[in-house]
Amino acid sequence: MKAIFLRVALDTPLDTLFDYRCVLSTATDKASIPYIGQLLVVPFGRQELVGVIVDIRESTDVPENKIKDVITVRTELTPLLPDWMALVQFAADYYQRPLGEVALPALPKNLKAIKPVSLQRNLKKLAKLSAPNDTQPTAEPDLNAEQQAAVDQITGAPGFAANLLFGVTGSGKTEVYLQAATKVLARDEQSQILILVPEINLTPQFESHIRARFPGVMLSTLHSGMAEGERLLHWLAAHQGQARIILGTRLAMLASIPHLKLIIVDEEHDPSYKQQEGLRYSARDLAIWRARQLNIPVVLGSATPSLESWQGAQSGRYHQLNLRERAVKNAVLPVVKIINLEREKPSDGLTPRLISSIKLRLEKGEQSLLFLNRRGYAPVLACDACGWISQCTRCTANLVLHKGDHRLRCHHCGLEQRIPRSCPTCGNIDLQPLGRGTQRMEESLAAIFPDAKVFRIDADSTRLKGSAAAAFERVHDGDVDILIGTQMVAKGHDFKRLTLVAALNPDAALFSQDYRASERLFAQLMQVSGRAGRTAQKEGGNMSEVLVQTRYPDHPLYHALMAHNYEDFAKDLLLERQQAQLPPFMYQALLRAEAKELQQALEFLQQAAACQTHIGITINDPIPMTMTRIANVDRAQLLVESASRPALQAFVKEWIVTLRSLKSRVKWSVEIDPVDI
DNA sequence: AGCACGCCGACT
DNA sequence: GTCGGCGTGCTC
Repeated sequence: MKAIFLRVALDTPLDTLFDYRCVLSTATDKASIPYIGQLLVVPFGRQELVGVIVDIRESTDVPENKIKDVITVRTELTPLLPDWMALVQFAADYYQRPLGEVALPALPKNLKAIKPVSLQRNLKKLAKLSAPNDTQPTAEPDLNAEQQAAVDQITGAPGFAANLLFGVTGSGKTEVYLQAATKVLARDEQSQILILVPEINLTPQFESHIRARFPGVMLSTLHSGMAEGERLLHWLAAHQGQARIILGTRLAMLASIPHLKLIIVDEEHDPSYKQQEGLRYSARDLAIWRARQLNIPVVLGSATPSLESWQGAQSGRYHQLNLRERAVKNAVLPVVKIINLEREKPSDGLTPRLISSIKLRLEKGEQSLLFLNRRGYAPVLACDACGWISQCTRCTANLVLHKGDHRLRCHHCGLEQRIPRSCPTCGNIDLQPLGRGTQRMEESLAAIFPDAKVFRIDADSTRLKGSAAAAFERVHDGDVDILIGTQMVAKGHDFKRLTLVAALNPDAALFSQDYRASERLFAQLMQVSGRAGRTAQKEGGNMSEVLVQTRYPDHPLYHALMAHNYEDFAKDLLLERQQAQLPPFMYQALLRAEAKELQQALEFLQQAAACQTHIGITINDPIPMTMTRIANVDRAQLLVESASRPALQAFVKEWIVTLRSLKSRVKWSVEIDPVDI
């Protein structure tokens, strides 16, 4: 009998690994020797947990009386490979979290159940994920010169390369992805490809393209909306190497993909690549790290790259691949026109010019898309007589009027109440909705265009599972004349008869405190504009049109939009960022604190600001968050900056140790590379 | 984070 | 007399 010690990562906030004794029987058969990367069940306090073996040793420093024995080692699952272990270790180090808090949440829940699920049964089901092999793959369209050059660059030179694929909607990025994938899959029979998309549910077309192009190739999809059983199946398909293509949202970045040979990040600028709770990682950044580690190419595709990526390309760290022509023959970019709200007074949020444009499309049987990034009926209910407005009692926010179900609703904490019949403070019966949300626009549009089919798509109208897909289907089928929606409608949908896109009220983002707001607005408007004119213009057909209603017609953002000129816009923004010493020229970390009282949070942050020495680090003043209170919790933050990423990393690492030792009862967390500050 | 222990207030 | 409030202490 010989005992060895397994060093184990567990999903706990304790920043340490735990050693367990594992007794090997004398007649040790190879199959029962534990390996690094295997899962196991161990006793932990009074509970049992599933962990990952990180190291195996002959001895341990942990005192004899504390060491416990392993319960079982999960030998039925192929161990996680060193490449994967290195990925989660990097993420843990970089985002300054315990390894177990990164590694274990990355695994499907069913794999971590104490009573093991039958892997055998799941493995049998795997074959179903393959598309039937009897169909012919759809033909590869001919590439234009730029697309071909992009495919050649991506698949040409072996080894790591970060490629920024820059091309407007309709320039044929997808075709570049697909043909690069074809080459990589053909190169060796094991190779796997990871394709990340912002939101899989909103882009079912992408998945069907892939299936049609690669019949017989197993495709695994991974996203947060999946049932646990399904998720396990797809995860296993990737882990075992059977799935050659893995299509998923940011969480797929942490999947085990042993023969990964190419990573594609579509719409790389999309904010959803940044996880906003728990481990706040950037799937885009991890994609680049993983590609470098594996020495494989990565493709970042966008019409409006993040400034981080654009800067990467400008500085030569990334290869820039341009797609300037629209790949669809004869397709042209829509004409963008600005409507000056100061000069053309809107009624019900619509200027006369916009109304007549919609009318024109109706007469021709074409579709219009109106973009308004504000759901509900009206953002607030107000009393003219005394100035009362509907405010959330638990948050620093207004209650949004939802007319359909007669509710006032807080979009931050979920608080709901009935719409008061009269003003709660003065009794006035005449309460007015202020401002306009998508529900109200839907109502107005129906009144202005009584014969048109008006349809709304937003988080409220698509709450039920699968209803978003059904809604988009309805638009595709042409059963809709006027579509009104939030940013949900901006993503990846081709609407064939759509020739008018209008942004009703995008100005709010222009002067936001958040310096990233204009970058996001531009991307959003470019993306929603891209919904128009995606198919070839018919002979003599009308140009597709994009109308932007604004009070600031001379704002450079709108000028750039009119000129379809991301590059100059990005150049200006980068210059501003450089002058203001902001990312990507500066690295940031954010300490957040929450408490019942704002004062406690601020005091903790004051203390935090004072407790650590620092060279080359700027520690700003603690400030309450813009939305100070959510669900009766006050929040404040402290921004830390450095021009050197390693210096910031080193500082934060020590800082966290010090902060832990403060034993404050204020709840706090540190975020690296925060995006909304 | 869980989870248990532990020591004080208001219920059947 | 017990149920349960959450302070604090521990997890190889």
